[in-house]
Formats: sequence, C-alpha cells, structure tokens
Amino acid sequence: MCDNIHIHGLKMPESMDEETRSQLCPVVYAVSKLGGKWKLIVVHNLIDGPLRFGELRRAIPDITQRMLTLTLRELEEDGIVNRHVFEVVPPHVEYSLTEVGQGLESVMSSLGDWGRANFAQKRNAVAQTA
Amino acid sequence: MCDNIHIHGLKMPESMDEETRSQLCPVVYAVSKLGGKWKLIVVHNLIDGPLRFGELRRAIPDITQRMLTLTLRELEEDGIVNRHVFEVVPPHVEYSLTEVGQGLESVMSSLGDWGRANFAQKRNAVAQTA
DNA sequence: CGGTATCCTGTACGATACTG
DNA sequence: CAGTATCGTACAGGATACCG
Repeated sequence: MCDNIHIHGLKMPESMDEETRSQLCPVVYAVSKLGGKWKLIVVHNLIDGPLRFGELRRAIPDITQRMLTLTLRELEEDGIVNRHVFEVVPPHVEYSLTEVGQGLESVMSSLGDWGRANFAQKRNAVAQTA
Repeated sequence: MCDNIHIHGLKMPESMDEETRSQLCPVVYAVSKLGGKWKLIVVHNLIDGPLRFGELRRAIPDITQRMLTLTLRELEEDGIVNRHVFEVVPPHVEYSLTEVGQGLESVMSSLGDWGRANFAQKRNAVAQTA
C-alpha cells in the first residue's frame, strides 16, 4: 500500500524521478519533500509572512548561511517557497510561501499543537497541573 | 520567539537537555522529536494499529533492520511508541502508538492531504484535469 | 523472529573565506 | 545584503554476520 523512500541519506532524488515519486503513498511523498534538514523550520518561519534572507538567519540562529541557502533553493525547486529579488542596492531578497507552501499551514499547526500538548505536560508535571 | 535545534546532523541530544528543549517553540520541539530519518514513516505505518517488527520491515522495504530498530528505540524513548514483547517462542514483538503517538494522527493526515493535493495536481496536469 | 555487534561509507552539515 | 566556493568532518545510515 505504501512503498518507501530514503528520507535522509536520501538516495531518492537520484534514483527516483518525479513520476515514480508520485506513485508513493501521499504521506511518504510529503515526507520526501519536507524530510530532514531545516525544511520544516524554514517553512514554519515563513508561515506568518515573507521574510528576508537575513531575517530568516536571525530567526534560526543555528543555521549556517550555506544551509539556509541550500534549504531555500530546495524548497524553491519543490514549489513550496517563492524567491522575490528586489533589484536595489543593497540587495533585497524576500522569501515567501507559495500556495503549495501555504497548504502546509495545517501541518504546521497540528505539529505545534502536538508539541505544545506534550512539552506542556512535562513542564507541568513537576510544577503544577492547573 | 523561536530558537533552533539541529534536526538532522543533530547536535541536539547531547548539547540540549529536556528542560532546554521544552523552552523551544512547540513546532521546533515537535520537529526535534520527529525530524530526520524514518520516524514519520514508522509512525505513519503504526497509525492503523499495532504491527510486528517484521511487518514493519516489510511495510518499509528500504529500511534496514538496524535503522528500524534504532528508530523504534528512539520513538520508544520519546514516549511515542509502545513495545510489547510476547514471551513466546518464536519471539513476538508488537509495536503500537502510545497516546502521545496517537496525537500525531492529525499531523499525519494533514501531511497526507498535502501530499495528495500536490502529487495529484502533477499527475493530472498531463493527463486530465477533471 | 527479532534483534545486536562490527565495520564501513556517503553526504549532510559546518567553518571559513570571498564576491556582485 | 545575500549570497557562492572550498574544504573538512561527524554521524546517519548501509552491509554483513552472529545471537537468544
């Protein structure tokens, strides 16, 4: 019912074309687009609106310039993120979610709900329950 | 508003304790628990009910025994998956989602919806639109 | 059947330096 | 400001073999 792919050590891009990927279980397909690295974090940061490259960097302190660039390029290729270059000096580049990217909002909010529910439990377990 | 962690080359487990992780943005926290590797795929496969080790292997053809074991152990530690050992010969071990793990159902279904919506578009783009 | 142990490799990712 | 280029490394992950 549901074949698989390499999420991370991803053998996928090379060994599997878009046609083949499309045969996959939708969940697996989604994970193949969002799996690993910083993708979900970047998408998360763009949910509330466009951000400049530098703003994203500051929002994600531990990401390196290189990784941010690579992640954004991949998200762009996958039609999840838009790159808007303002032809000014100094350079100004804004990243935003495409419609496809916006479609991830419910994923992100479910994820947030889950995270909140679970770490809330833990933090309250010792201190208080109310 | 939202610090960061290493999703994948994850430096996190060593350099960050549960307390610190809890300070994180819920989304980032969630990603830290589910990011990288095969975790989401395994959770996905357990959504419909418990599965034995071997059944999981067959459901996820590309995963190695080692990776499946490691993934299950991590999910177990994180309280997402239950491991039930039946003391029989030959061995019988069943994996199921805990309540916390069940909480991921909406994440998985959102993810599925998103995947379906997007690869459906692509497959229909050439063939048909109706 | 459901693992663990050992060894090895690919590549994700980081650090640093440079540029339009 | 927003990148690219280069180099090095740690670790995710694979392959194989063996075990209770």
